[in-house]
Amino acid sequence: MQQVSNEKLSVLVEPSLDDAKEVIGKAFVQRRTLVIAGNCRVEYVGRANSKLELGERFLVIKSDGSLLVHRPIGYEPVNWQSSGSVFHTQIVDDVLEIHATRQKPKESVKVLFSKIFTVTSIMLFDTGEFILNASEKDMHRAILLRPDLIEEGFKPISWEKKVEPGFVDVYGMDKTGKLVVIEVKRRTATKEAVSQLAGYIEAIKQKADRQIRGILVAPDLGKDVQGLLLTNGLEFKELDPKKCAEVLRKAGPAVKLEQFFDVSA
Amino acid sequence: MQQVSNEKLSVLVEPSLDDAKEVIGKAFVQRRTLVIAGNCRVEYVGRANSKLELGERFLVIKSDGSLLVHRPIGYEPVNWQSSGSVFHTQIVDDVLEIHATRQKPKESVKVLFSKIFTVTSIMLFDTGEFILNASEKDMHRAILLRPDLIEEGFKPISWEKKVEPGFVDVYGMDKTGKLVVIEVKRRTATKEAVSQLAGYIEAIKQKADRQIRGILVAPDLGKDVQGLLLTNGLEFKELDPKKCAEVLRKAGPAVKLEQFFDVSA
DNA sequence: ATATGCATGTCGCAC
DNA sequence: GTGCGACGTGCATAT
Repeated sequence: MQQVSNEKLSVLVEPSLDDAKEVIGKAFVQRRTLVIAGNCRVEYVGRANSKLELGERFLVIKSDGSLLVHRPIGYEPVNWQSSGSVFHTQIVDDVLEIHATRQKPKESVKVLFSKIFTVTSIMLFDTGEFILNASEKDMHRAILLRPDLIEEGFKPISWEKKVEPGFVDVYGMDKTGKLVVIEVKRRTATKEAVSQLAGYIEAIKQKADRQIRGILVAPDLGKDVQGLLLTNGLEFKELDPKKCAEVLRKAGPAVKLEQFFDVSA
Repeated sequence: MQQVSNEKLSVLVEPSLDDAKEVIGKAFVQRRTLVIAGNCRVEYVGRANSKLELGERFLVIKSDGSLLVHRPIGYEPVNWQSSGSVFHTQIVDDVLEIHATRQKPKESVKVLFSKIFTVTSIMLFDTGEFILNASEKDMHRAILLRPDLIEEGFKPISWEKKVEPGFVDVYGMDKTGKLVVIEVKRRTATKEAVSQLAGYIEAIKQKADRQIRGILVAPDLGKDVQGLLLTNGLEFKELDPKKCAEVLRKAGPAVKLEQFFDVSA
């Protein structure tokens, strides 16, 4: 066995299960991040049940109590536990068992290592800011900031307005004074989006007996969604989320919408 | 710098960027799994854009071309690239850059390491079988195998039957000969499930002008979903996915439904 | 290739 | 706590 150990990290190569167990236990106490590679079986019991037969994988345990089991192939973990899990380790019959349990929902993952290749225990400090642009919310913001992205003369009144079935993304008035309900999607719009929008229109028509335009805003439409739109008397306006992000970027940081529009409108 | 290296794995602790780059390059060629911990920035450009400022994380690269950037907290990767990415590494101004690019959608993640704590390069072999129970499909199977889980006298006719809005989960007849449409959910049923079911009923009524019962099958109901069901004249039948899994387990392995029922019915 | 719906989805936000 | 919808959702499946 080879070993490196200092205040920031401990690395074990081909350790005994006992040595691995000791470093793992310390990592829990010191709230370090653990990466353990080895030959293991995995069992999950909770919202569903699963078994993963013996094979070589690596296990990640974070200080917030989240756990990931990754096979050598595939983006997604084959087994996992989200944050808030409580861990327990034991050695039984030459197998190092790591149990992760959480309540609500009650579920547990057991990882059973028969051989360990490496244990890496690191203290990681990370306060770096993460910024994501071109979300659906960014599209809302861009539309409110630059209503002409929808059409000339469009005037937003409110956004995320509650109507019967849910929340209207953006709600406003066109240049002729007709009410406009907008449903925004950051991806190719599906028939789901159409029925969502149709539902909103229906509900609003019930309350206010007047003509309403429904506009589905998205980068593009699914093939037969076009037809569905026409059937329901709805419209489509192409809008790219990346373009919206660009609009916001040019407008400068911290565009607060709440101060421009009245939610109660 | 400390180092361990053999046919199965290479481990570097506090390596120079040059040494890290060499081991990483070899790992790509040998299709190994890489775990790299260090201080880095991350940029993503693709369906959206994101920036992650400097901080300590670890990066996973698998042989199928998937990539994960994990912060010390949180179940989900903060940045990622799914399988099929092509990698490129370079050192610029004392920063080791790892670029992952893929087409369809065109997007890339760049991880910029200013300091590397560990590099672990392992050859992992994993052919272990993975079995998951208690999926929605298992619920379908259980219902077809044991129709009395729905109610005494229920006779399934088909499943995944195409009707206008989509696919009916299970379709059958009750003991009085009335048609029954079943929508199955493996989780607490939402109003979405109700409108799905209502839509199917509506469509089928259009085609065959006869009374139809709609049953929503789920472990339980959302709070105001109960009312919605009544409004739409639908019914609810409690069914636990775990119980369905148990039914299938008792029935033995490899229950093939296709041979029992005629899809064209 | 595109379209559709499930997922141990996870996560954040509003009530 | 619960409900509800977005997500760079990913993923398998069917057309």
